Amino acid sequence: MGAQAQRRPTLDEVALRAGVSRSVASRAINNARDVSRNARDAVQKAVRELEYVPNPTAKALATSRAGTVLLAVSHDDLGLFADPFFAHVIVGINAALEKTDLVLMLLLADSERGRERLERVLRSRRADGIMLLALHGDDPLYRLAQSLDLPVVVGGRPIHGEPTWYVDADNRGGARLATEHLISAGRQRIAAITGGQDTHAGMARHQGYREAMAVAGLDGSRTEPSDFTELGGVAAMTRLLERYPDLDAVFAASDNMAAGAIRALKAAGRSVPEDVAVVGFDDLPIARNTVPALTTIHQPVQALGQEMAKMLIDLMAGEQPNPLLLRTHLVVRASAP
Amino acid sequence: MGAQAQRRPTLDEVALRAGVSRSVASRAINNARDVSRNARDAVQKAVRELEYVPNPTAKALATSRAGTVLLAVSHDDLGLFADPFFAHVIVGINAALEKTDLVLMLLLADSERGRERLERVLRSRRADGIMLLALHGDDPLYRLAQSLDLPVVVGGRPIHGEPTWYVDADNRGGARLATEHLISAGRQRIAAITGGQDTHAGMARHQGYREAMAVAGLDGSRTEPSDFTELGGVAAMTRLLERYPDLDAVFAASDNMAAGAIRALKAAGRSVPEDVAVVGFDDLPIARNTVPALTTIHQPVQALGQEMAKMLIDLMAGEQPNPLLLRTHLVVRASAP
DNA sequence: AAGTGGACTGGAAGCGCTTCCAGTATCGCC
DNA sequence: GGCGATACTGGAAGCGCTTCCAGTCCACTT
Repeated sequence: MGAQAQRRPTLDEVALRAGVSRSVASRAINNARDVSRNARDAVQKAVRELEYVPNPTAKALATSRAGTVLLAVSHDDLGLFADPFFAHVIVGINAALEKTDLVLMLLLADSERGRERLERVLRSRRADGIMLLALHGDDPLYRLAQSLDLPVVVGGRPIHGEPTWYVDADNRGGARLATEHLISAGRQRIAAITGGQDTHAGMARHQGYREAMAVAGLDGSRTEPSDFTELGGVAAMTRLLERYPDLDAVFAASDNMAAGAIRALKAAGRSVPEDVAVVGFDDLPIARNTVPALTTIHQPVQALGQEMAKMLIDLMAGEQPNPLLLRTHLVVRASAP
Repeated sequence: MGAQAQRRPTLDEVALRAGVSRSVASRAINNARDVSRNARDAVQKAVRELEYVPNPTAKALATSRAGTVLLAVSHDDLGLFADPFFAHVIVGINAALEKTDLVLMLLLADSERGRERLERVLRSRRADGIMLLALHGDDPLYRLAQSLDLPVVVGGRPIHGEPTWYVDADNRGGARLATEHLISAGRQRIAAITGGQDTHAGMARHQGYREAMAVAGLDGSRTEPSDFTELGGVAAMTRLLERYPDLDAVFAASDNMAAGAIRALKAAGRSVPEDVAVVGFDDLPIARNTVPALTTIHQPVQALGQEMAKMLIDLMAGEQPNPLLLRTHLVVRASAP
């Protein structure tokens, strides 16, 4: 460490040096009103000379605003956190926060213990606002945050009780897009592998598929439930082939499941996309690494994070922003040209 | 929000209700000494009844400890942050922090603006300790943290000036492992695609390769520099094939480059692993999705995060832990059986 | 010349907690 | 029974900042 533990200058010393009172110095620094041009200049000079940096803790105590926002991820399986999805969300959040003085706190809760800790952090008001990610069903966390009178923005939507403020990808629209792409390519017997129907995304993507099929007057009942994972995709595809050996296309509600489906199709001797076209959802890196590369629905994950943070900032400023649905788009690759 | 903004109970009220003075209440809550059994019980009861949660800001001000640690990622290309590497590190850090009262702050700095912000956060001592990730060369951040007299733990090692406290994977050992595997499989003309030689990992992996080759009495000069990316791997492999058309194996210093190398080899009509065996480094998810699946070196990324956090905690407690090198191991898949 | 409003100032009271320290019970011991 | 030692207690002084509020000062009106 080396350097002697030098005491940092306080506002008092700045004021002293600038020849003004502490309150003036404070106002000058937070550029509030009622500070003369002279005083402001003198304070700025003193700040520079002393290398003064305000003590955020003291400020927080005085204003009772922590100056932080919390990103909470509550999920039993943190392996899921490894999904690039989260990283992109965080990059987006970071970008939005960069324009402010807010600092991001991150809390992952996988265990009961972790959730208690999260609850304590919330209750202690270490953060002025909270962003919730990957809520399963009716996560108690949401209710807690609500009851604590803290601004909450949810990324994605929990299944029960639509939160007042959320940012989500347009899952239903994306699934329609995917299905319509298959239809317009002339496919007729289009099956779907659905994701966990205990998540909003799982349901919405299923619904989008059914809508597109209905609009085209096709049979939308060839569906097989699964769980968003690659292994789940393999199993679901295998079952689909047994039940509907004549299918000519599959919409999988996640890229991981789509990758699994491709593996199962190949194992069954079907060629992709000739015999069976496959479309996924998410546009994860894996979509470029399947063979053939995966046609999929891209969702703007980074924008999701950014909009979540923006919405939270608005909320903390007392505004009443509207929930946001982010547009998705089709990325055509080889698995469904 | 609904609920009226109820004022939270303060320590004073707890003390009043428990029939003790505030200082006793404080000591009871922080279970310090000089509190009678009776007093302690009464305080605990009052805490429960009032649902008292201490105000961390006030505590921080009084003790001048923020109760937080910062994870700072300073890198020009935040696309790199999407790498599951970071997510795993964070999961590890989170796990170590869960046992304490420390909260994690996350700051990504890609722009100059972001770096200034990071510097301000450090200077303001919003965090009691800092973990640095992905330092390129001699990041000024490290020096700053040092000069601020803040405990710093570096994940990975910057190229210049070994930091006092770091946790790193044993890159050199891993690269030796990889190369030795190829050698013991009977390969003779083993080339290497190296990663950025302005990073410690890039250099150490290069060195491990050379050592293994030297020990076996083989020519370790067939190397081609690259940049850790898949595209870089394609280009480097292409150049290698031009220069050494007879090579029979490649060690790529990252999985991404290895994936690129495989693509380039296939494009050149070489079969993997028959004509050319390939070994990567990192054991990222992509290693399972290449065709053939990639033999690679696994590094314990989650443990890396966990150990970083543990080391930082020790450091903040005034201890002097030792730098840590985490063992890597070989994962054999199809690309180099 | 006195009065009025506006622009600015600075003393002082907190924000909720920790912790020093002087003080008071309580105890064992000879 | 009196002594010091020990175990506890609670008042009070901060930690560094914001912000209210009672003033001061000045430039204008009428």
